[in-house]
Amino acid sequence: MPAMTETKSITADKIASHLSQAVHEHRLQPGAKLREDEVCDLFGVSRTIVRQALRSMEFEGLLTIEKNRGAFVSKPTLKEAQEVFQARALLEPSTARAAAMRANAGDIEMLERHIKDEHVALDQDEAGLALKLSGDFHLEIARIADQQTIEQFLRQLISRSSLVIALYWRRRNALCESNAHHALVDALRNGDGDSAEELMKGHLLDIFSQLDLRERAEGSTSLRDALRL
Amino acid sequence: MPAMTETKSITADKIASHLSQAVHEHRLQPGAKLREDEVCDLFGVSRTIVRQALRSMEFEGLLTIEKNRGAFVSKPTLKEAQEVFQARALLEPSTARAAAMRANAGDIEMLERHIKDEHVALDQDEAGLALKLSGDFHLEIARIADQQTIEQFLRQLISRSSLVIALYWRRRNALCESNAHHALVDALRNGDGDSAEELMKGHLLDIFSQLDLRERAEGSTSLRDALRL
DNA sequence: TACTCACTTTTTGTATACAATATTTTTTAT
DNA sequence: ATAAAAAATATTGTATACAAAAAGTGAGTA
Repeated sequence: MPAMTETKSITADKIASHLSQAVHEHRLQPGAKLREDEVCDLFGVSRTIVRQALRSMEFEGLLTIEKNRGAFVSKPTLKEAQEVFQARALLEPSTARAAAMRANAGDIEMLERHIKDEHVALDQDEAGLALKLSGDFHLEIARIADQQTIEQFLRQLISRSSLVIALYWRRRNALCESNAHHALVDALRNGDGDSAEELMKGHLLDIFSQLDLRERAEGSTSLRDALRL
Repeated sequence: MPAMTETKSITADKIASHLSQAVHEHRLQPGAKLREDEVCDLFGVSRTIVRQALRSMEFEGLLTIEKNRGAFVSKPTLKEAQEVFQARALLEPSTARAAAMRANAGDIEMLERHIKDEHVALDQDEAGLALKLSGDFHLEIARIADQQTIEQFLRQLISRSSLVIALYWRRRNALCESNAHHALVDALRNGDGDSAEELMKGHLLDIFSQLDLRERAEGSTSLRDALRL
């Protein structure tokens, strides 16, 4: 008897999140083109759905859709890169403060798991995955702060940060920021809003200071490979 | 010889901005349903385009699309209302400061025109239009500050503010805030960043303090009337 | 070789047909 | 007359067909 493993009902959201993950992990590089038919074949849906997914990713800033030319992974300019971190600097410190006031034991545990996963990913040379997890850590703090509106903006900003890092990150090896994350968790655990706010501010400045000013050449990746389908 | 008055090429963007304006001016109230066919007839395009427009308005927070049920003008909850103004309080004061550093004579002139238009609208009992212009004033400041990322977020926040005001505004008569706008323009003209930041902070608090906690009953409007088509 | 023009192929944009779901109306039974 | 069930209608969701635009190809010319 054949197994009923029909997953079925692939939604635009699922496609978008699959593609987004690939962008976040730098398996899809800025500038890469996402042809509609190719995505259709990969996920087995019609162009209607794929176009919905691409459109939503455009709204999030991950893709840039050029009329009659197609959807490309966005290549933030230097000015946009600066703006992204300026905006984060305005939103995240006070969010960290609010999170410190609300975090419970379960929240702390989840954050620590995030950090652990990051380490594992780094140990396995999965820098892309580690970067994705690092972004999720920041989002998780907004969730703990119970600020959905800000969380939504932060999601976009972190997505764009991932593109910025793909283009402007100085060294290719490690993200030495897990210490900062640890310190943040400590502040949250102690309900120390002042520290949380300051640590977050410093952490963002630290990341920003590690960006390089020069532009980088884009690499082209096979869509199929990038998605691991 | 017949006049070549073919406007032609009605894009999803045009439809979205037309509909958005109607929401901003409270001609379309929170809870109102936007049927696809109706919008199609009004603008003379296929559902494909209309659906694009509605989807983009959903991303901006103006509409809520319920699966298999349709698109409705969003009805922000009280918590969402608070979040919107919390987010604005984080973003706008520092944006006003930046604008004070960059505003030139043309910028000031444009802001003053905005204020004048607001007054005219109020004198003609076009409270909806005045509200729209008031929102544009805030957006204009972000534009002067040359912060596109923040401007984009602010656009969404101001859209949602309009819904919040439709639902939770205390008195129906006047928006007595034009003084605040005047003071802001003065600060910008003088390049006084400190004042601009403080004034904006106070202005937002002032608006927020005038919101009522109770929920309101929704009114239903004919889509055709609301759009004046 | 380098260039351009025409032609072919590929890819995206829009409208429409059909399917699935929700809503309204009618029928039927108590 | 009321309520439940069933049918009819209206509305949204998805796939597909066709149109329009862009990208690619190759012959011909200087």
